[in-house]
Amino acid sequence: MGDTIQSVERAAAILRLLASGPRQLGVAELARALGLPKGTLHGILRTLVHVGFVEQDDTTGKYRLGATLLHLGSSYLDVNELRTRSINWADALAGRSRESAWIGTPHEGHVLVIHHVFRPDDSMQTLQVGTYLPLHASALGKVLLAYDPYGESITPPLQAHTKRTLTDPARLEAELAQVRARGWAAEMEELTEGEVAIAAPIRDARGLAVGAIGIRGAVERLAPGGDLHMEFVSYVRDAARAITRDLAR
Amino acid sequence: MGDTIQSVERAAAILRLLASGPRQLGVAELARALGLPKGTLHGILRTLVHVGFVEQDDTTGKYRLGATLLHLGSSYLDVNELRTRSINWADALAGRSRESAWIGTPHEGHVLVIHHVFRPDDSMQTLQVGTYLPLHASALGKVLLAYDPYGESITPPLQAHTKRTLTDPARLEAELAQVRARGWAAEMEELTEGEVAIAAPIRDARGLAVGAIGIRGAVERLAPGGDLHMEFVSYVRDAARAITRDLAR
DNA sequence: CGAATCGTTCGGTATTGCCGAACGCTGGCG
DNA sequence: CGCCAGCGTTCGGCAATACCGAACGATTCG
Repeated sequence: MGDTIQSVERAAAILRLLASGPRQLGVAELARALGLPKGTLHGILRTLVHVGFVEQDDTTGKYRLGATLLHLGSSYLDVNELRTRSINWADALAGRSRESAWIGTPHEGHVLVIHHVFRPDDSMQTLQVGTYLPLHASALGKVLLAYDPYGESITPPLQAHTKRTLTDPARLEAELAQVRARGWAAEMEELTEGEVAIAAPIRDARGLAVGAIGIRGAVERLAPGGDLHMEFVSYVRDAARAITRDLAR
Repeated sequence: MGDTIQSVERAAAILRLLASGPRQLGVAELARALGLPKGTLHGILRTLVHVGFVEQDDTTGKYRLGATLLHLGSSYLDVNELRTRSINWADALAGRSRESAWIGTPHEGHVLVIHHVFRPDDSMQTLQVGTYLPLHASALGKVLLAYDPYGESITPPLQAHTKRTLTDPARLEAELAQVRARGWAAEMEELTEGEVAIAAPIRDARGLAVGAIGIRGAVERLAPGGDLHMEFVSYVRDAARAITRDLAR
């Protein structure tokens, strides 16, 4: 772990800060947050504006993320092999289950959504590609936790999203053991009231869980009366196995 | 236009190169492309890997874009005010026209797609947010060109995407004059065979065209026999006017 | 109308990161 | 089977580089 280039790392820190909220930030705010002189930050910001990673508000002078980042981010999707290989299977999964299909990969203590197929015959859904889901309160996240070889990504306190969110580390660990035992995970209204999700692991050629695929939908369709319809579990596991097979080639 | 920080600018150049194609690039390739010593690039790359903007292939040692960029890019969508204010109107436009709705903004000689609503009751479409459309061969692009105050973004040669693409600058300029005269643009199979698009400008509080909104669909639905159904034009212009009004507040 | 805070400028300084040569390694060609 | 060309990586010396802090207008808020 040699040394890194100071200014590039600082530039990245600025971008992360700007991305952490929808608010625009000023030089002084950033200086306080990062503990750096205003002049230093201004130089980096000027460069970031020049390359299009950051834009400056004409009237207030405050800074926000730039459009170039949107294009770079979408380029990442083309590069990501897991996503490229999974797209067709995710489409098929959404078609068979008639629910929205999701693919996620672990990233910085969250599940990063790298693909999302809308539920067929239902409009007005917003795309979630690029957003984070919590590891402990999503089916995708439980799968990734359960099969994480380093197995210590769970850092309490666990945030409660609904009253059914698992916030007790011991109970979560027990559920992860169950996930490992049966090869899939469920999440019952633990992230959003009325929504249920199922997920299964995607493995690479070496057997490592590099991602997870699953579906998400209304509790009354996927688990009426609280009982998960096992046909949906089959759909998800089939898709996960198919992608795993695909990646092994 | 003072000076910028060398290493940050170089880091951005690396990211742009990595984003320019789905291929992974090695240190030597980047060194040749940028005309810099390998050692210098390695230092920057090490830093970019450290902050997650770049990932390194375990087996080949080559570099590709990192997942953090996907998250930063999607954060840009939250920050972008044009998009935030337009989402509801785009949904409504897609609903009324029963076609896919698009919002674009000018960026680096292209149209950057910042929002995309799928056609209702039709699945298996891939989301185009973050991708580029050509300025001269898309309805969104023609609108942006026509209302561009700097008016010199058209740089020949104009690439032909289909046999109906306008590649003659003079003919394009004539069409742009027509767009300015009537307030909306059409694109008839100039980008993809069998597809037609309509777009109208979105203006900010100062009257500047900051973006465009439009729809895109099969020629047999939008313009059977080559004649554009004017009701679709009304839908698009209504949506554009509504957003413009919204932005002025 | 003043005071506080904003984003920006600027020049001295020593810290920073650039450079080029050398390293071990891999893969392919003869 | 062994050579060579190319890869990604390491390293240390040098000086160019980018950091810093104080000062400057502009703007906002009380």
